[in-house]
Amino acid sequence: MAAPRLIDVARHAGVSMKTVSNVVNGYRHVRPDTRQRVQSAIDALGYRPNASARRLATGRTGTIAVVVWTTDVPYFGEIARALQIAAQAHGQRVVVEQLTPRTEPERAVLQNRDRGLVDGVIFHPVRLTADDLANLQPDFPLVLLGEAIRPTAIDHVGVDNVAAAAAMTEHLIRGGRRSIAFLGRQREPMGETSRQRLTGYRQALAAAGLPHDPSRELLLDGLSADGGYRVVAAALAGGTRFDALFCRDDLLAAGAIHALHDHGVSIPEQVAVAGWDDLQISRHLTPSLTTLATDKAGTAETAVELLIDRMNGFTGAGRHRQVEWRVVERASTRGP
Amino acid sequence: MAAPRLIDVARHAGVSMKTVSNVVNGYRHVRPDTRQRVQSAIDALGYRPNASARRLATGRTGTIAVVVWTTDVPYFGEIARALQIAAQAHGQRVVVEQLTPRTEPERAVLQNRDRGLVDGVIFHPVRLTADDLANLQPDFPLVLLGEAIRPTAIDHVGVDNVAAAAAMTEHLIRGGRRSIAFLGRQREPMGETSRQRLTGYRQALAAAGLPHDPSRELLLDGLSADGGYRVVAAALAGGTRFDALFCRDDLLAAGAIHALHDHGVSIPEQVAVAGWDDLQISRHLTPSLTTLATDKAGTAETAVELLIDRMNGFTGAGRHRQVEWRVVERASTRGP
DNA sequence: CTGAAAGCGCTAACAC
DNA sequence: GTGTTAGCGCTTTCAG
Repeated sequence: MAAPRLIDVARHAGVSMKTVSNVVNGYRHVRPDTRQRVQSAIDALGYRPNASARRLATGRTGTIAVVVWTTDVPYFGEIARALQIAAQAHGQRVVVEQLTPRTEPERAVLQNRDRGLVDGVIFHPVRLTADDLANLQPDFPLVLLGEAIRPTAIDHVGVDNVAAAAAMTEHLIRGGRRSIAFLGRQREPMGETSRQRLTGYRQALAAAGLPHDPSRELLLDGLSADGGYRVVAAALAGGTRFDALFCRDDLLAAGAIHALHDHGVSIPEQVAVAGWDDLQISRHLTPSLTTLATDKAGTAETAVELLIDRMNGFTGAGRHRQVEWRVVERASTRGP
Repeated sequence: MAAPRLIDVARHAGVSMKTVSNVVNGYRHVRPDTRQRVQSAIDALGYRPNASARRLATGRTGTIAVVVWTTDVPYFGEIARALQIAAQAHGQRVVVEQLTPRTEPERAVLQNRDRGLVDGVIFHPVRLTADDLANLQPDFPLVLLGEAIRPTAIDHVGVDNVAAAAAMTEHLIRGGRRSIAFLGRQREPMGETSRQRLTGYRQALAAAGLPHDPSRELLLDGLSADGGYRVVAAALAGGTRFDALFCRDDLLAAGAIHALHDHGVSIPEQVAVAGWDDLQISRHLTPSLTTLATDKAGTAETAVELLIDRMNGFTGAGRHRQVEWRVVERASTRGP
């Protein structure tokens, strides 16, 4: 049997569709006994509103799409949760979408997007280049997360990666480290995240008068703990020397720690290790991981606020918000 | 200006709505030049179909909802990714929904669900009780993941938790461990996951003639690494003795390892540690974590197949599929 | 191969 | 307070 409709409920209760609609939507001015009668009909028939019809009629969905690369990277899982909580405070539902593996470029996520599915999109790109961003002309509310290029027309929330990466590098230098490696270079075209963190790392080295040694800029082999393990294991086997390792993110750091352990390198005595993201798991690694913590809750709240402005019709220029960050010092970088 | 509609494209191209619809939906029998003209109009106007209208007209969405507790628990992030990949092979899109923190019970997720939003739901409950399941009468395609009670009318994919937990406990016993603790008891009403794994643990102890010591069944304080740390730290401080610790899942195990380290307990020499889920991070913990690996890809594929049967109108009794599991032995349980 | 018209289920004016 | 009715943008018979 077909799902009951509004009109079925109306007939069952002996009222009009409008009245049922009023009850379903919690409209205040309905006589108590009428409301009661309608509610009984709803329960009796097992009526549930059809979201597509409602959306088509109202033009709104009450839903925000959060688009991430993949939820099996913990950082994306954590930011997606933060966004859901932030959106909920504004009465918005969140659905998380993941990029299709090995098919379309990230650009397509924004260009081939059906209308009417969500009211707005919060997107955390991973490989979007400056060119992609410049050509982006979304005709729906959109907020970007992460390391977008600043002078773009689209709203964006992120941290000052260059400054933060420099601060972490300085932290390592203050700890007495002199040959600091960076795990996070990428083949060109390098993503903005890697580029900016690498820039901050180089700036801090230069400011401290430390030599720039390209062999200590380790080339990534995937954004995963496994990839971190492989690269660091290969570097150690290849004779690369360093007394500190600054990793582009905590997942890579976890793999790096594993590789260092396997090669009998003690942390932090012989090599200090630092990461980025402050994942929930990071404090429980051995040793507990020093990391650059960005304000995820703040990022989420800011992104949702900017998006809701747009959903409410704001059409000004792209706004760029920086959120807080700090170096969280743990055992992996204590004393040389 | 308002978003262009199908009819706008039709007028622009000098054809009817039907023809534009044919082009948009890749219908084969359209004359090449007509198709070309329509496509030009689509590009010129920047037309994108309205998903709500299409869904209302067709009654289908091409979308599956994956409902999990929260994406910031890595297990859920990993299974959500596996489900997306499996669904994609069937031409279905996946949206991930998270439970609203601290409000409605899980039951509400299934009962208060709007129609027309998705074609089917794959739900991994965490706290659903046997009673909840018995009373569940969803009128939409639904597949449950995890440790649902077997004799339910709803399709379900999981592993044989009792057998698997017993196998892991036997693995620890074979390694020479005699006082094996279990981290994962819960206050009543205990979730099915904890209950079944605890049962398997007890059965294996009994089968090996080892005494049952309730003080070694550690009560959970949240399903997080932090919670695992707190419980194990308190147990050690309280004088609980054990030479192996079987954790309900890898996240708890990560916290447990951290607590053991902090208390100067060596792993695996003094205490062997085992987990469950085989998270991507688990092999990179120190020591590398022995874990019960369930077949996530297989779970995802099976769940999607069952769901698609239902979406295609299958109305038979609830089907229950068991997927493969195995003990993955790593350094955390090697030699006493 | 293309056009015309009737819905899909709901909301929102506008009457009453 | 409650009923009537005209769309929301698209698909889908059914003609032609």
